[in-house]
Amino acid sequence: MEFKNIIKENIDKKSVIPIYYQIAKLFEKKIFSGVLKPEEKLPPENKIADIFDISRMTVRKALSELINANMIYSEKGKGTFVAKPKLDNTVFELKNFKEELKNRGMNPQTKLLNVKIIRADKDLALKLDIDKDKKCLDFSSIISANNEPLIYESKYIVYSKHKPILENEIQDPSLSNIAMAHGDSFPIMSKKLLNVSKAIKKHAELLNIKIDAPVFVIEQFLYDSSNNPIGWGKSICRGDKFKFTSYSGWSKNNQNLLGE
Amino acid sequence: MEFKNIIKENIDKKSVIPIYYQIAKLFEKKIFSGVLKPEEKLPPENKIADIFDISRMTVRKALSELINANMIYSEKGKGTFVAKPKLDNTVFELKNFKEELKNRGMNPQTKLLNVKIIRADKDLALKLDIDKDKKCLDFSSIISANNEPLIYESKYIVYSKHKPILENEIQDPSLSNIAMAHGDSFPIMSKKLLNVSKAIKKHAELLNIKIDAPVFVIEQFLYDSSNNPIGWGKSICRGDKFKFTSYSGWSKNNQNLLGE
DNA sequence: GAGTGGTCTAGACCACAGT
DNA sequence: CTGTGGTCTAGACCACTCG
Repeated sequence: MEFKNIIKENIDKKSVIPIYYQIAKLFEKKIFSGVLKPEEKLPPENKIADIFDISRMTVRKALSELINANMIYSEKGKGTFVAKPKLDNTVFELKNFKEELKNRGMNPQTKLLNVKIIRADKDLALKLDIDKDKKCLDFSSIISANNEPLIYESKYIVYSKHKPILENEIQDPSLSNIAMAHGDSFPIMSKKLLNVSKAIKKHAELLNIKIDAPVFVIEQFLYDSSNNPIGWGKSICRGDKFKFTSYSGWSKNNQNLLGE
Repeated sequence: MEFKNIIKENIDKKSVIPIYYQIAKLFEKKIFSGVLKPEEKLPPENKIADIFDISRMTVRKALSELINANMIYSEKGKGTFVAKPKLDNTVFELKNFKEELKNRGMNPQTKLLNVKIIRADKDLALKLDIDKDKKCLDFSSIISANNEPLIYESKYIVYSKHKPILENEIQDPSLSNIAMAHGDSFPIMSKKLLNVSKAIKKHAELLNIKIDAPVFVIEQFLYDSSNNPIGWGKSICRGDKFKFTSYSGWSKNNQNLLGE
């Protein structure tokens, strides 16, 4: 009863904003503000449908949005409950480096050190699961921003298509772009490994840091649909310039767990 | 027409497995196997409903599963299309350390070095946004596996509830657990920062590594519903023992982008 | 205008929980 | 048993895209 009075007003059925979205936002707000607390039971779907005088399917659509956002969960035969924020399951997101830098108002630039066809040495042959001496494309580049070098990247793919190397590949030679343009098969899966290490002499010189300075090392493997490796890359990132940030749980500030 | 012949057989309307799930899995398989290629158009929802003789809403439920898995996308007025695997948007996942170690068949142990009530120094007061000399709880511990020290953790929360420290908190003193038991307010948001650094003398001794060896530094901030910091922690992880792995795109092996 | 996806309805039957 | 969420139907109207 009291539940009805609290929220009934806030729904506008004639609005261009979908009803299910209005309902979802309404519950989201109640959860953020603490009116609905973790483990608390929501009214049954039928009840909610009655309260707002809408169809139960619409209610379910609204609740499914909140379930996707991990804010509520439902148990068959029992009911729907407010979830506890998950604070220990952390996710560090790493988008395209250049995009990331642009978002921070910097002006990233890629300087190509090297584009050549090489013969795979033992190490590379192992990484790409190919025979030694097979032809590969070798891209090396430095990404800088504000005239400071930040990342040294070297990338290798098996060279099969004898296509010319295009201008835009040089501008932004991401491993998947190179592989799509010059490889045999289409990449569908990527594996990355994040490590720490100390800068060797070569990297220290290229990145303008001291030898033994701490660096992130990101290794990337690209696979095709047969699960064969088709590309391998290694990025050395200056440890003094990079950190990864991660948020989990419910963010009170940007209250947009639902797609705004 | 040919589309109809290819897939009609595979649906069992009387099965206990929901129809929408069967349909979703069917399209998933077609996409993985390459029968449906990126950017290719799926039949319209009405058409799919006709082919399988099911309701359009059921078709939409199936497609929404694939949309959530980022395997297809739809555009109003145009149609539904197979997505390109996103290979550059990487996500490093970091679950609870001890869980992670257990999953790898190791036997993680937490040794508590320290549990005491301290007065916040200038640095801690800044991190927790409190006055200097305010009472705080200080937890320090070493996580080891197979008799090797791996992580040194120190955690601080504002001390307000004068509750005794319980046995199970000592067993697994995660920052959020401590905060829930001993803090004023309920944590709803967590921020983590991942950095690289070099081991200082103290850490080198505790972790049995050389001074200046590369280490991961993970800083965690816990916030309550008013966005006030209520806990702060710092973990030093041996660089030679940790790496973060990340998969993106479509995995051919574990074909379970949909729930199992 | 015809085709498409987005939203919504008012029912229905089921399997599962707690009693 | 009743109450609950999970699935499904057969319609409907809308807004958008494209020819």
